[in-house]
Amino acid sequence: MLNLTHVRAFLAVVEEGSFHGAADQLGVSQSTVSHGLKRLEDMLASDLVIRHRDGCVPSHKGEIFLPFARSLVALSERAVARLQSDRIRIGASSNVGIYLLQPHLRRLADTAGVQPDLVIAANPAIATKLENREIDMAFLEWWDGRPGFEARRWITDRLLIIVAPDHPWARRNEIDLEMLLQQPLLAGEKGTGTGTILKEALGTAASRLLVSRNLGSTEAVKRAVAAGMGVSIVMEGAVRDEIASGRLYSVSVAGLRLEKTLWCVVPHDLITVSPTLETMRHLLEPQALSS
Amino acid sequence: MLNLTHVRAFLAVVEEGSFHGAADQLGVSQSTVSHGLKRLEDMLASDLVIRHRDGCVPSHKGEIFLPFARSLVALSERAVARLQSDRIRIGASSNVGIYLLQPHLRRLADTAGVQPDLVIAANPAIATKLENREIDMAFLEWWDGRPGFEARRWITDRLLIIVAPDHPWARRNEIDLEMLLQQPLLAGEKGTGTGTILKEALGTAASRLLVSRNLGSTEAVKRAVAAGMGVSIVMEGAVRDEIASGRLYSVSVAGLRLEKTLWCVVPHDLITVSPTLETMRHLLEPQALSS
DNA sequence: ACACGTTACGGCAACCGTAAGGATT
DNA sequence: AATCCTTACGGTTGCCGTAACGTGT
Repeated sequence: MLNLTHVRAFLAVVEEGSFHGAADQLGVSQSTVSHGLKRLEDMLASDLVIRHRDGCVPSHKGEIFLPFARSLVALSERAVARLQSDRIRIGASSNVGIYLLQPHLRRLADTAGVQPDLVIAANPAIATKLENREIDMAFLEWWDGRPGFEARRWITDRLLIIVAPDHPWARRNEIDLEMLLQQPLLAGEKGTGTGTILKEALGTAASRLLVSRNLGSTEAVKRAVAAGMGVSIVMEGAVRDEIASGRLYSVSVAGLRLEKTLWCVVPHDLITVSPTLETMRHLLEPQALSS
Repeated sequence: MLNLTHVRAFLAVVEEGSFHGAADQLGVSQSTVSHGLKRLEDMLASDLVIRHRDGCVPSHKGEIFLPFARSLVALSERAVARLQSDRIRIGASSNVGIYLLQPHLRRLADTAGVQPDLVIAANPAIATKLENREIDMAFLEWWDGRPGFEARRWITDRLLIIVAPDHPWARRNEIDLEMLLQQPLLAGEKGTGTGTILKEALGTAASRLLVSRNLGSTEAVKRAVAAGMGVSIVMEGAVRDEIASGRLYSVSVAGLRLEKTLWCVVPHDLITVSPTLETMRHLLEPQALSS
């Protein structure tokens, strides 16, 4: 079996580029690092670092081993951390975590007294964290149905076409599809499935959509649209306040209804763990929110 | 730092349900298992298994730790295995691995003398294996653009509508969309993106598609179609032989061209490792195949 | 009495730090 | 000579197996 202390020494040597630096980083003597690395190399029957006069670099095999080493150390640290704090950790894609999930978490705290940690990142990154058990459950805009997980429908939110108050469309309730196709669209975060929904809804016409640029986040998109830089399509929950206050206007396309189903995903091996199950049960409750 | 030998002992106890069984499984004495588990529990400051009269079960914290333990042991074993064999490991979704990749692997063996291991599984499962570094690169029908990976277009294959030789459509070159919409479709493996492509291409009409049943694999779909159980849509490469021999016929829908782009995906931290890079370079070569 | 896990004890290997030794520039 | 890694040596710790010891049935 590998010794994780030695693996850690290997990582430190690669990061620091020297045995001395690695020893300092780890707070051990330099010979300990040398020893540990040698043990590891013996165990693996492979030279892992090339000792050079001025600095060390991973060898060929070292480069192959490097990602494993990182994952092993990170995983073990996550494991102990996860056991120390018994807080549930919930992941959510940016839009969901920032705009949609908050009132539900509030309700969870009020009714069940549970206050989970919330991890917000891009949709695919959250899927990765779920796979690594960095989080216990995820609320996502898009899920690929990979095995080992249970995905349940959470809520369905409408997608709105938003424009600035001084945009010509702001005075209309409805536009037709052709107008939308001729207007450059500002895109937000990638990998959230909005593009797929548009393609499904528009069919062949989707290829004529003009995506002028990617802004990376919904908040940036909202500011850009408000500043008159174009129009965009976002989840209703993300612009409720702006529309209520008149900072943004929404318009519909005749005969087009866009909506996105959001998912709650839990690994199968955590679904039996009672606090996870309990939390999921609370958050999935169809009970209406006061907001 | 965690001791992987102890983690392994924990896993064995949980699997076997007893310390004795675990000791047998691991080929050590029973007290060693007891000791190791105690060390682990001390390290984690958590009781991991509940010692019962007739068998042991993981405690609450044990259940939380369990997936970490499995991942740690599996990852460490993969790491040593990966260093022992210097064979590249290529993953591919079923269709790609079975039908499309083979001639390219042949060419790779002939020109570069490289014979990689091939791992075939469902598309999302391959994505997971890639994330875990179980494979070095993947050829996929669908990729979600998650961070940390480089995805390059590999080839584009047409999607064909296939029917049995005695099907009424077999005598026609072309049908119209309405006919397709009224015909039940046999679906193959899930998560391969074919559904998404159909939705994009057909737009709102996609909702009228009749998917009669899921058969799980393309090979099953081909047999079912040949037996007259319905029609289906598959990648051209998967039915080239059957069409050439007349066991299946393909028809087109007027004005509809369906195709699927396949991807070659490599983790960023492996792309610099020379044999991986070399292999990818060879397989991505646009050079025409003799077949 | 039996089955099972725990604890005590001794041997052995692993680990660590100090310090001396080599190699390269 | 200076720098960096390796190796030798001794003390300490951790790990393992044998065997004795609780504890429930």
